[in-house]
Amino acid sequence: MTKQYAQIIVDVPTMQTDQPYTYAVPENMIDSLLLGMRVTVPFGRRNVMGFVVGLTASTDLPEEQVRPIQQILDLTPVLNTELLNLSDYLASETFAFRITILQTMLPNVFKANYERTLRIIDEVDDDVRDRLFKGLDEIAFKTGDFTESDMATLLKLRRQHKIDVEVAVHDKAKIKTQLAYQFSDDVEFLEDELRGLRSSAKKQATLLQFILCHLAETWVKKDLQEVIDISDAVLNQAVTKKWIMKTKVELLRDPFHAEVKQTALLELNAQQQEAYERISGTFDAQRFQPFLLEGITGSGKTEVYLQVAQHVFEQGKTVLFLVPEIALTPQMVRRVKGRFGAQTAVLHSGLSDGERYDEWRRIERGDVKIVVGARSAVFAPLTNIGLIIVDEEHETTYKQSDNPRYDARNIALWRGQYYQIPVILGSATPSLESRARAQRGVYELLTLTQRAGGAKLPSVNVIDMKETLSRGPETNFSEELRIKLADRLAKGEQSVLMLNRRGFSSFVMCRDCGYVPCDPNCNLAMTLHMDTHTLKCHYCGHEEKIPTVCAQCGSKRIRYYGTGTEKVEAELQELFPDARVIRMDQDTTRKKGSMDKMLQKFGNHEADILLGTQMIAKGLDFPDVTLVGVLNADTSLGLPDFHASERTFQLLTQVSGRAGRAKKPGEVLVQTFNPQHYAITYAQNHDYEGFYRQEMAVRHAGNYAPYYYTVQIQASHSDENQAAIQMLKVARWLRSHAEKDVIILGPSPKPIAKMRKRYYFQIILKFKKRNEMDTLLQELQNRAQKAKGDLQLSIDRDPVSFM
DNA sequence: AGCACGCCGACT
DNA sequence: GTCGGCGTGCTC
Repeated sequence: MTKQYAQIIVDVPTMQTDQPYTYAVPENMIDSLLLGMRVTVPFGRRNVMGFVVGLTASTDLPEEQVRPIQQILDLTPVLNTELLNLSDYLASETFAFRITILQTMLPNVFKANYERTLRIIDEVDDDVRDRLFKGLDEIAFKTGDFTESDMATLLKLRRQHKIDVEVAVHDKAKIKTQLAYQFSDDVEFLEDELRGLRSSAKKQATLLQFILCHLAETWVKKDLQEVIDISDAVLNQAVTKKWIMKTKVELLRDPFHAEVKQTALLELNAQQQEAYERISGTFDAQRFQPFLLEGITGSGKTEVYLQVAQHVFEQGKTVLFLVPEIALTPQMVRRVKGRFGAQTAVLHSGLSDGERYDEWRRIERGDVKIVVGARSAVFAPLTNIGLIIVDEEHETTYKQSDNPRYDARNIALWRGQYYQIPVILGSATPSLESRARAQRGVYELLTLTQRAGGAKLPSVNVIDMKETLSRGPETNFSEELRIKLADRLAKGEQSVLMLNRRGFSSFVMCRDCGYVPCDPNCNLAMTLHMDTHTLKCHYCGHEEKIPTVCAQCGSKRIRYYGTGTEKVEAELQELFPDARVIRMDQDTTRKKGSMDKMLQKFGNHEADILLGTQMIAKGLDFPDVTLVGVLNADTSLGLPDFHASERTFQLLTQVSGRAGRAKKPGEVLVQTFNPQHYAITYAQNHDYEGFYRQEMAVRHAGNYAPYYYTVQIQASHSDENQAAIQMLKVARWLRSHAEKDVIILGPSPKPIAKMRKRYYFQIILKFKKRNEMDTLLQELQNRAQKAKGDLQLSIDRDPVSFM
């Protein structure tokens, strides 16, 4: 028997252990151990979980250094070669640990559960036995169960071999099983048994006859008892008589059984047809090619996706369909399920760990042909993929904002390349980066310029709020908007009002001294919540009562500033007491399914006005909406971020697209204090290409993406001075090691400098040559890891936010 | 992450 | 001398 060795990535997320370790495969495991399985291995003086990422016949290590694998945790690999390769790519792309990446790619249940047991093995003090062990000989414990001094005591006892600790690695992924019976296939035996039965044994005879008709089949107990009325006693007898054998079959919970009616294919217009043919042609040629599908709102991008998907299905391949956020796109999900029915798996954030695991199993077993999901669905264990779709590709939700900071768009492209298939990036307002790639011919550009069914784009009017406010009292509603709203109400048509709260909050301020109550942890202005009459910090969740007296000067003249949806709703009710308003924001849609319910209500005309934050800008399709009002277009322009104009343009275009989607023409009113800003004027003219050209010039002048790569290095420390000093060191080190053409900005305190009792600083790097910088950044991270203190450093490639 | 090892000051 | 504090380095 030849020896075998396995390369294992262990579940210890640190820089020093971020490498494969070599273990010996015990002889009895050689046949069953496969690449991509999880195992437990001894590591130091404990056991940890690990992933098999390589199998070899030899090792350079001396024999005595190699320890054997302890246990195999999976029956089949949880990761295939494709996903293992992907994890390599991601590790270098995101500066994250291999183990973190591997766990990110899998459902939560695959994370190991470490159960530790303390056991007394020698005489100990009564105090220890009574207090720490609650009078018992052994006790289960988790980190944090004991105080630091108790931990010290326990550690000491262990060194004296008076107590022992045992760590068991458990698997959270339990395959739910159901009791079933496997029938015998021995016809003669069964027939003998049937003949030998007493005439009174009617039930047994029924069962035997049934078995004879279904030889060697496996029946779930519940199903069996439904078909033939047999009691448990009879079944047990049958087991002892060896007619049948007890087994277990996997039970799959199905969270989505709601049946949907099949929806028919819609006819494509000439542009859609052209796009369809370009993409399906690429699929037929088995070639990797990204397509940028730039289609104005309402131009029927979805129908193109679905028909290409249909074509891909017919060739026996599967489809991966990414959307920005399932909760915000219920209409899209319904359409996909309507077309592809039970072969669809929907991965959304509302799933419990168990449900998510079940969906994952369904996909992995090949029961599913199309997977619809948000960011993390890009890791769906589909094989044989024939098409990947990234809808609303400009959305920032595709980028994960904490470690590992991966970008689902890039992963989609990676997987597309792996399978040599087309990847569709669709948007009405493509990200500048993608549009620029299309310009360079990296992506193939497909454009849809006509709305489906011949509907027209709405006319957009920009209202200068400076004038409105100079004429009258403070208000959120210009005269023009009031008139239009009244008009729609009179005609029985619907309106959508959006309050742009991006980077904006309503707060409380003292009229006499200007004091703003800030939360004690983050030092940020707290946001006013009128429903609970409290002030909340949106970053750490701190909550307190609205003060009636100024904490700084004692004045009672505390006043509300800014605008929350609640305040707008109140003003709206005052202006139009008879209007039925639905308010949609984070507070009213927190509950699962409440958003969908509200949208259905609006769709059924049970309300006249839908008032909401930017969550209403996406994907909603209501034919009777003829007026869209944007109450404050420019709050997103003031963000400390070079994407501010792009985000504003995208938001305005998206929300405008909600108006006039059917027969009736739509109208949009945009209230702003910056009516001349190009992001607003180009959005007004529905001119994406014009905006793209101007914004590219701005980016070029400022050395921003897509002309330069951007990397954000951020560090935090519990001590403000230390944070600043360490980051200055980092900056100095970078300046002396980087090429001359690398632009290094900072360090500077982050716009939100203090968060959760830590101080944040950032350095922004802008550069042209990626490979050289990657090497440098990798080294920076190594050094940071070794540095002492509680400095936390993270590297974010192409950050989507600088907040 | 854990855990051992080893160096140093404080103390029965 | 010995105990326990913490900094350093290793885990196939």
